[in-house]
Amino acid sequence: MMSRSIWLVSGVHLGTVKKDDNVCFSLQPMTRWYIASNQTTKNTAPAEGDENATDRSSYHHGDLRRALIEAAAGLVEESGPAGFSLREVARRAGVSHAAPAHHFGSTKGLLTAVASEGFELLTAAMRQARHGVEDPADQLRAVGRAYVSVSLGNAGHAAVMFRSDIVDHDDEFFAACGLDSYGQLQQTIEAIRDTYNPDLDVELVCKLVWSTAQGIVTLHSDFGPLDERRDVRTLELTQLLDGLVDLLLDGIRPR
Amino acid sequence: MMSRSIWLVSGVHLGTVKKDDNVCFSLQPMTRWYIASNQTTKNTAPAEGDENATDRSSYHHGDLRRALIEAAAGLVEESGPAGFSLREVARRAGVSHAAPAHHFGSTKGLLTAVASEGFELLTAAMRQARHGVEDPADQLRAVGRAYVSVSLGNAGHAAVMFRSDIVDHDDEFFAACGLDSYGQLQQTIEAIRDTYNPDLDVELVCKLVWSTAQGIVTLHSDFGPLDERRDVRTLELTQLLDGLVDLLLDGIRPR
DNA sequence: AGATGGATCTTGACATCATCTAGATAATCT
DNA sequence: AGATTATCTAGATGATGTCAAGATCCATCT
Repeated sequence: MMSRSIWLVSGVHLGTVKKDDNVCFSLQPMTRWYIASNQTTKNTAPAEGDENATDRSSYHHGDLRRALIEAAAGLVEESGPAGFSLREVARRAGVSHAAPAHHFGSTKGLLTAVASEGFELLTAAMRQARHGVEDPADQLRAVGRAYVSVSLGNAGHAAVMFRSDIVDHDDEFFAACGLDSYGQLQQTIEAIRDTYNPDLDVELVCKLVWSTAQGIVTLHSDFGPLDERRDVRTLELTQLLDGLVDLLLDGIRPR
Repeated sequence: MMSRSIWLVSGVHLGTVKKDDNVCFSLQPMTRWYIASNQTTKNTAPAEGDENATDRSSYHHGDLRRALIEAAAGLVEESGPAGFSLREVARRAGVSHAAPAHHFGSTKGLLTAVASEGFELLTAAMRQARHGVEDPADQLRAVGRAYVSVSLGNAGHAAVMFRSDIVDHDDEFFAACGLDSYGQLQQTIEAIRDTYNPDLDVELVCKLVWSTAQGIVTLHSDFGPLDERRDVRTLELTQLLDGLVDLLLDGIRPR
């Protein structure tokens, strides 16, 4: 039996598995090599005719894992992580109430898969945003916008990605996806260091920017009502991001 | 029947209520005026003898609301918001399974009370931290440390304060507490503006700092394992905070 | 082609949970 | 003292996560 090389969207090689390998990241076969794979067979959905067929007539769904992740993300987007339920996900996918648990083990397993996919989307968007931009400052701006764009465009994923009580942090695939995203930011900050300030503490800035971005996205929905109460203009997310970059580069004190 | 003046810990006057007034913030009588109240009776716990007596023998608990909030905060601290359950809170307080719902209406109600108390603690800590510090930059540093200190010392509260799906954002008391905390930060940033840069966009900086602080605290537990994986030194929270202040003041580009 | 093993999904059951209603008990007001 | 209100309990209901056992389909081997 041939072995398969496992790659993340971002190009990181996770390892190889042979048949009957019981590796830790065997939980997400669908999403893992769906972009970068120089090997063997891809994991394609078999049925092409019945596309959006949740009303499948066959016993087997075809790509239930994918459908469950999408249903889960949609449900979280609508009802928040608190309103999430495995049974509702199953209902939306048109399968029995225990089907999700078979694929993901538990609630945590499914949400971990959603979160992992969120990081994959984020990594891809960040890479694409950086591509072809020379000025590191502009790169950072672009990365920030990509971050916001992914978070707003995939609210279900975003709502889950940083909730350590809901997600399994020991999951290898999840951790790899997270590190991948972090790497994109890190490369950007390193470019800034090389261009602007060789003494820059990359690690520190990375964590600050990451925290801020996460905070901005998380709190954005809270700021709205808050601003209304105070009768204050509401800042757009992009304004916040650009403001952050400007402040980080030049500081509060005028030159 | 006399009327009562309602004050927040922070000194903000919320309004007055008469008997039988069905005001929106009638849900949290215990916490509301427990510091600043220039009127009438305070809401004191009647029983002094049986202090930590969850094994009360009397039918009435005495200060069940308080006990429930504490039990809830403790439970969240142990199991995270996902592991929270009204019945477990009731169990810890030694009362029947439906008692919490009577006081707080629902899960959301109890968690909203916890979150509100978290903001009260935060406001008090921030105010105390600012007190007597002249240099606005030092003030900001002090406020940041207070923020971190409160978040780490009250992990249960902190884990709930920004989760908009778990907490009732329309609750007037909660909103007032949040605005109060925000006000403390705002005053600090205004001082920085007055001292360092009259053109500073206070609103922007406030939101950025708030987001960053929240992000730092939220992600702190995630950064640890992440750093281990990358074999990188772990930054202390205070280092992050101080680094943030320095960067905000002077920026990345050297002068 | 036919059998076999494994993966996929269903069914049923169980304990737990939030919430609702009705009732019991204590405190307060008049 | 009597009535009213606030506090808490008890029971019931529907929904949920998880487990175990079974049904169905698919891939592989002979």
